[in-house]
Amino acid sequence: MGKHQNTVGSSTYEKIKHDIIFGQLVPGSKLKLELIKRQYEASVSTLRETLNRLASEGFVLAEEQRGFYVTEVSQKDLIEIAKLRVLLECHALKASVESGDDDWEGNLVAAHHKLQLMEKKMIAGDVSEKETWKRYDWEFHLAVIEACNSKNLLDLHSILYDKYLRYQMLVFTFRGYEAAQEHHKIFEAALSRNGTEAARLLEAHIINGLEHTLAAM
Amino acid sequence: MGKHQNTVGSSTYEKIKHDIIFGQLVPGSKLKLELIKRQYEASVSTLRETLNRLASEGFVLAEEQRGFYVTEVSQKDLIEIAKLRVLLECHALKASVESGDDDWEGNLVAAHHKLQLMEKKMIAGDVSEKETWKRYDWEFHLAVIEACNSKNLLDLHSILYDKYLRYQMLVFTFRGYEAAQEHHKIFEAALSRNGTEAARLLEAHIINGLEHTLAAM
DNA sequence: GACTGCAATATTATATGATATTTTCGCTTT
DNA sequence: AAAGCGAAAATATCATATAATATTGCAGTC
Repeated sequence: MGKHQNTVGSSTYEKIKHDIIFGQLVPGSKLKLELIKRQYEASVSTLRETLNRLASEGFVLAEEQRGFYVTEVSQKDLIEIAKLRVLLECHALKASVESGDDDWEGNLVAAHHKLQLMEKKMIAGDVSEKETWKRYDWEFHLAVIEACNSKNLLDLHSILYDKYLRYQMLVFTFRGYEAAQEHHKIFEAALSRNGTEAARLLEAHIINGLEHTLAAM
Repeated sequence: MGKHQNTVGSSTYEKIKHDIIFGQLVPGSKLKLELIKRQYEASVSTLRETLNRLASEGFVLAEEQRGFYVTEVSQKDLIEIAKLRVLLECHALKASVESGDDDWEGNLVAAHHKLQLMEKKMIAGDVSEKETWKRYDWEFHLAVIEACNSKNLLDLHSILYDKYLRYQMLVFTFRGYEAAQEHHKIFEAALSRNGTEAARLLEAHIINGLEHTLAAM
């Protein structure tokens, strides 16, 4: 197993990021060092490292001499993020579909299969594994574009996905059946190497999610 | 009284980022805390904050328990960055040209004018103000896309521009006359609200720069 | 004699609590 | 009200202690 032993820094990073994405830390709230020090059991300096990292990814706002705040949310911001995700993810998809090898196909089939199983459970009413479901969603979307051959693109996409996810978690209302169908169609188009069609479907998938979230905000 | 009342943190951030982009800190070299502590006159904690920020932007590689390194360069990485810059900057340009108002136009004219003056000097042989020239280049490219109406997009673009710039500085060979002409054409197309044409010219501009840099690597 | 494995040592990164600055906020004075 | 003045709170920075990694030296083996 590739379990790397965690430093205090990296584990508080994971925790705080998770708490921002999943709404435990509410948008706009101030992250007072003395307070979160207790909550996350780390020293001020370690926390500051973490918060600086999160700030340059955009999850935290760092105001010089004035402290740290959980980044605000807004409809405008969500729209920007969704549009960027469309731009980057569709671009990556087309490149990936063109150059993906057998490994890529195998991985994609596996990711789609796992996601599908979980979606069936969710549609049947079992919402107990929300976080696992979201992880499978992520793994599927990643598997589709993973062969795009650009680490820089994948890195940018990963952050955008998390920002988008934060909005989805914020308003959490289920769009399971439609989303599952869309995933399936994207999967089929990608596997049959129809990049243009897959990109069209992916764009619709993201925009549908956007509208669903906007409506619930 | 110091000239600038910045925090130690933000000024070391600026300095180290600058030294990476302009090649004073060589790609792949290790950033030993104790050593750079003297060089940048800051404490370990402050340095670690800075290096963590730079790591999440991609200028520094942070290896758990093993320290910090200046990010390596490679032709593959440069190609990825150039392609992403094309994708994002052209997209932003089209949006900007569509929705730019009189303020945007005024700013663009000013930025283009300043850049043009500096380019004339450079072409005439005066390379003393290399950094000012690059700043004007940045201000021009920013002015073109600034009305794209997406803070998220502008933020991503800013980092990509800096990464691209690093490669240009690495091999510094002058492409002044051609680049100046390309800038001028982009400017004209943008001002006459021909987004498609301006994007085409911008793409060519970036790809020409890429090939020029690749050839010199 | 070169190579491997292992322990002792040196070096480096990580984490912390203490100190110095800066901002915030309530109180007073005009 | 508005401006000025501290005291209290929060942030920024530092020096140092702790934990991990890298290096060195040495015995035992082929």
